[in-house]
Order: sequence, then C-alpha cells, then structure tokens
Amino acid sequence: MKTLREQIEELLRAGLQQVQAAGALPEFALPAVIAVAPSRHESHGDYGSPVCLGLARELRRPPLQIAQAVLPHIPAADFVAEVTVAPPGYLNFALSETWLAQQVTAVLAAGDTWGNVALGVGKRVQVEFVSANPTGPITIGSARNAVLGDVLASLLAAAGYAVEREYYVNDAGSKVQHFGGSLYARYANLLDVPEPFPEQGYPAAYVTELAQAIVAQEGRRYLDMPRETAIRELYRLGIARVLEGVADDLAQLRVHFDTWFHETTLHTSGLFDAMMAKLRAGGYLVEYDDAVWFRHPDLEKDAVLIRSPKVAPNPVDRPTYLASDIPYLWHKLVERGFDWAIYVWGADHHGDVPRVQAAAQAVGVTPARLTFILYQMVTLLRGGEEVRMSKSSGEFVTLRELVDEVGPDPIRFMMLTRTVDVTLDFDLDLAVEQSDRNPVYYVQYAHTRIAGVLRKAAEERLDPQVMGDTRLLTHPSELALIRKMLALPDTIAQAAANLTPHLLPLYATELAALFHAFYRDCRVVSTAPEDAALTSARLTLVRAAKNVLARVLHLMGMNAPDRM
RNA sequence: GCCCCCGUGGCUCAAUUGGACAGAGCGUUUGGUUGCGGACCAAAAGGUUUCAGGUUCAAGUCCUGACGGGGGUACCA
Repeated sequence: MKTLREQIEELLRAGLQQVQAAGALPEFALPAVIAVAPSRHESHGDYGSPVCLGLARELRRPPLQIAQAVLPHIPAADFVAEVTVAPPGYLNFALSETWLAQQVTAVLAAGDTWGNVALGVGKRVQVEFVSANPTGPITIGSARNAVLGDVLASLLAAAGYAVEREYYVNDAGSKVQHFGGSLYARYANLLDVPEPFPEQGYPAAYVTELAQAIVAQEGRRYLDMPRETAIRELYRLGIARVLEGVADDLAQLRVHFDTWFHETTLHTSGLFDAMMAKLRAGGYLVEYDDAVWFRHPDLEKDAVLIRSPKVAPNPVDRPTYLASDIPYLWHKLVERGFDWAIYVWGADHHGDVPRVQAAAQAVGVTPARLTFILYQMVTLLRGGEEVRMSKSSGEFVTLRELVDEVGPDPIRFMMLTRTVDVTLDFDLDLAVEQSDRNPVYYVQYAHTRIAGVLRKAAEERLDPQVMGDTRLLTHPSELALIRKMLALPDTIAQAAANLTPHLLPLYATELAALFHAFYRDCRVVSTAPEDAALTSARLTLVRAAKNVLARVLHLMGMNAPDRM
C-alpha cells in the first residue's frame, strides 16, 4: 500500500508531466525525487511541496508562476479536497475531510498491520546487535544497543523487509581465555588448591558464583585434567552459562534473538582460513614484525590481523577482531545471502568502520551492503552523579538490576527518544518516578483512557464492537486525531528508510496528545437516544485510535496497558 | 596533532535530511471537571539556533575557520 505522501508525490509527478505535455511550460528535467512534507501550519493544508521552487532556475521564471501553471494539471483524487498555490511557489494539498473520516474503518480493519509499508519487500536484512563479550552479565552499557537494534529490526519488518536478529558471540578471543583463567582460579581456590588469579582476569563476584555452581554440580573433576584443558572446558561451560543469563536478561527487556552466532564456528568451518587465503591472493596481506597485517588503499595504516607470538604467546590469542569480522561478513552476505547487514555499534568503535568496509571491498562484497549504526554513549545518572560502568573493574550495574528497578517500558522509551547522534543521560531517579515528569506514561495513559472509555461503554450496555457511521466525525479534534492516525505509514517509512527509530516515540507522543485533546472536546459515551449514532461513530474512532497507539507501542517493544 | 558526534528558550531534546512563521516535554505563571480515569487539558512568558565568514531563490541543517563538551586514535577486546 502506498503512503499518503507517496500518493501526493504521484499526483505531483503526473501534474508536472501533464504541464509539459500541454506545452504550458518550457522543457525541463523531471526531478528524480519530488519533495513532499507534512505541513507545519494549518493554513498550509496537510502536505506541501517546494518542487516548483527548485525548477525556477532552469525555467528562468518565478516559482509562483510555475506553480500556477502546474496547478490545473494536477489530477483530481478522492483523498484531496483542494490544491493551492502559496508564495513563494509552494503547492499545498488539503485532505478531504469526508475521505479522512471514512479511513477510520480501514485503520481498524488493518489491526496489527496498520502502518506497514512495502519499502523493503523481497529483501532480507540482518540486524546484528548487543554482541557483548560472553564473559559476564549484560550491563547497562548494552541497554541502548539492545533497544536500538531490536526496534530497528521491528521497524524494518514493518517496512516489509524479512528481518533476522542476530547476536555475535565472541567466544574465540583472548577475553574468554582470561575469563577461563579467572574461573579456573576461583574454582581451584574453592577446593583449597592454590592458583594465582590472572592479571587480566575478571574479579567480579559473578565469576566466583559461577565457580561455586560448578563445584556443586561437577565436583573437583577439573582438577584432574591438565591445566590448559581444564581452563578450556571451564570457559566453555562458563560461556554457555553466561549466555543463558544474557538471553534471560535481554528477555526481561523484551529483546529476543533469532540466531546466536559463535565466532569459533568461523574457525572450525574453515571459513577463516579461506578468507585469509582470499585476502592473500588479492595482495591485501603484508607480514612484518612477525605479524600479519591487512593493507588497503583506503586505509591510512595497516591493521593487524594475526598478532606476533611475542605479543600473544597463546595461538588462540593471535587473530584480532578484525580478522574474524571478515569471514563473518562473508558468512552473512554471501553464504547466508542477506541483502543487507546492519551493525549496531557504540560510537567508541567508529574507528573500526573504515577497516571493515575496506575488508568487505577486498573480499568482493559491496561495502554499501553493510550499514553501521553508531550510537553515542550513555551516561548513567543516580542522584545527579555519574555511575561508571566497567565489566573488568567488577564495578557495574547490570541490565538485570536496571530492569528490575525500572521496568522495561521506561528504559525502552527513554533509550529511543533521542537521535543516535547525541550522548544520552539516563537518569535513574527520573526513570523510576511515575509522574508527569516522566514522558513514558503519557502515551500509555492515552491507551488506558481509551480502555476506560470502552469499559464505560460496556457498562452502559453499548456494543463495543459496533461499526459506527464514521462520516459523522466532523469535529476538528476528531479530524486532527484521524490525520495523525493516517500518518503512521509515512512515519514508519521514514524511520525505516533513514534508520531513525526516535521518530516512533515522537509520533506516539503527538498521537497521545491529539487523543487527549479529542477526549476533552468530544464526549464519547452518551446514552441519550439522539446521540446513538454519534456515540457509535466515536466508539469506532476510539477503537481505531487504540489500535494505532498499541501498534506504535508494540513497535517500540512496550506494553499497551488497559489499566495502569 | 588527526578522525567521529554534539552545541537550538532556565533544563532535556525535536525539526520529515536544504524549504514556509524553529516545535515538544520539564520547570515558571494563570486558569479548567457537581459528565467516559486530572498520570489530563487550555493559556502565557521564555530564541540573533555558540561565534565569524561563505554557498543558495531558500541554511538550525551544506562548506571554511574559531570556541566549548563527549568519544576514538594500541600487535585492547
């Protein structure tokens, strides 16, 4: 289904073609994209286009004159009441109010699919996000990543893409070695065997707890193995346990993954070696200082792929992250055949983007098929003070603690409200606060209010499923609400096309505000006989509005409560 | 030093990607319900969009420079 904006764009395109065919204007090149935007002022109608302004130079005429020439050639359409010209040359479209009122039933009939668009039909996209090291619980540091990735995936699905959510498990690097060593040390110590704690180990309490659980379940059998074997066995067991916890913690935030991709499989499958060979054949590998480097004309400096034994005595420590990223992107885009891969990364990794893109190019994958969402950091505030987070220091707030304290809805809403380009201050005190200072409840309250109206209707023995005659909806507040409901497809299209999920909370807040205004102006439930038709119409409207609110809340992964 | 992000009413942020008179929330001030949940609504005050140039019919948005804040710049992961 085409969005309103797209339909207006088509009218304009037809108008521009017509005006040329009629010879009313000199020859000009039809713009590839015709800008159409919702109007900001009521006096400008519902949608406006500055397209004639852009044509002024080529046609050597005042834009106002061009607009006036185009105007009579714009085809009529049932959803448009009036097209007008406004200085200095805008073409403004006012929607037909009778048409608007009739759309309410369509919104209601669409149910959960209202707002879906066809932008990505036939394309498969993978969103890879969170992907935190599997060496400990998820911290608040990953909360923004988790919410952004999840909602981007939902948005793309609403835009017609076939979407897969993936978690990349870094289970092959030196971090897991340190993790295994830490676990082994705690395990041995618990059994009164001396074992020094590794220098770069994980001192946090969860490692000890994990070791206790293993002692309780498995006894001392790991002490009978060679040390290296025991460490390997322990970190495998530990990672599996940690990942169960990670999945559970994320589920509390309503984040779920379709696939958990383990880095080690890149090595066991031989893809890692195959890609290294491919890079070598392409002349992208250089060796010096006992290390192997990736060299590419787009990169200022060589990037290490395989460390030297001097730096990394243990062979499993030698491949770098970048070395794995290359077979991994191949696996995504070639072996699994995704058309598009989205990576959700913190801005502290922005320096890695050019390297991965250069590597993609080097192995023959068009870099444009990779998109990196770089979101700025989150600073956590408690009592106005910044809370520092670091897994290795052992001092951090887990995602679990945050969700238990605040609940998923405020976290998700607040993580979504800002653009990814600004650093986000997450105020714990405000998030917990259930008041009008907290914007989260404003939207949910609108949904609750509608549920209240429907409960009231049921008490008055009105049929809540009635389909009223929506042509009776003519009040300005009714029409304003309907206009906003009908804007959801365009909002989803825009948010998906530009990967800007912050448009959702913005839209939800505006929709809620228009509902609240409607609620003030228009009494819904009336038992007076002369109001029966209008009550039916308004109940229909209110149900449709509830449907749209629920849709947006669900896209954001939030609850749409009937009671609060 | 170099690279990335940000700078918009007192505070936190939007602005449909270059379009019309820069919009919301919080805070402040004033008002609103003997009717569907007041976690609501309405009104007011508050702006030279950090500064200086430039491009354009049109700049918060693009370019150059300056100032301020955050992040990055390892054979760290």
